[in-house]
Amino acid sequence: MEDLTQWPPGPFELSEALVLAAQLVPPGLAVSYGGLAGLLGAGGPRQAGRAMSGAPDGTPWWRIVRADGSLPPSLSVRATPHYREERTPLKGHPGNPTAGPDGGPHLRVDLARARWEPDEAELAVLAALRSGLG
DNA sequence: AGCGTGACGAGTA
DNA sequence: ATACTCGCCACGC
Repeated sequence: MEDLTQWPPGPFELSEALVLAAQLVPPGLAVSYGGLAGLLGAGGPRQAGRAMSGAPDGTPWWRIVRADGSLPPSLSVRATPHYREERTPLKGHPGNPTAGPDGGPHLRVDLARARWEPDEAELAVLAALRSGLG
């Protein structure tokens, strides 16, 4: 990580802050839509979802998932290769290895193991984003 | 102003 | 596990 303590912030739109927060999530980890908003102390899950839908290329949208670790079917399929590459802990029924064709539309991230817990530096950035809102 | 829609979440059956 | 409800809230019509 680089200079996380001082991002140039001007006032942020909430949607923009949510995208920046999403970009803090490290590979292999994930956080729920509601969790992301919670870390910013603003907005809610629906706003986080809306922000991800319009997020610029390069944003790791697959690291932001539903509270149960899933994503909408279409997105889940596109997310699968990323999870494989990042070794993201997935939840699978012991008997049913994976789920479906290419990893499956209904696979889920195992948030119990993969949940992102911001470290000190990351928390500082989140605080900066929070204070730079509006 | 209304009203439908959505990359949500929790609860209930 | 599926299929509903509600509550939520920003957007666009």
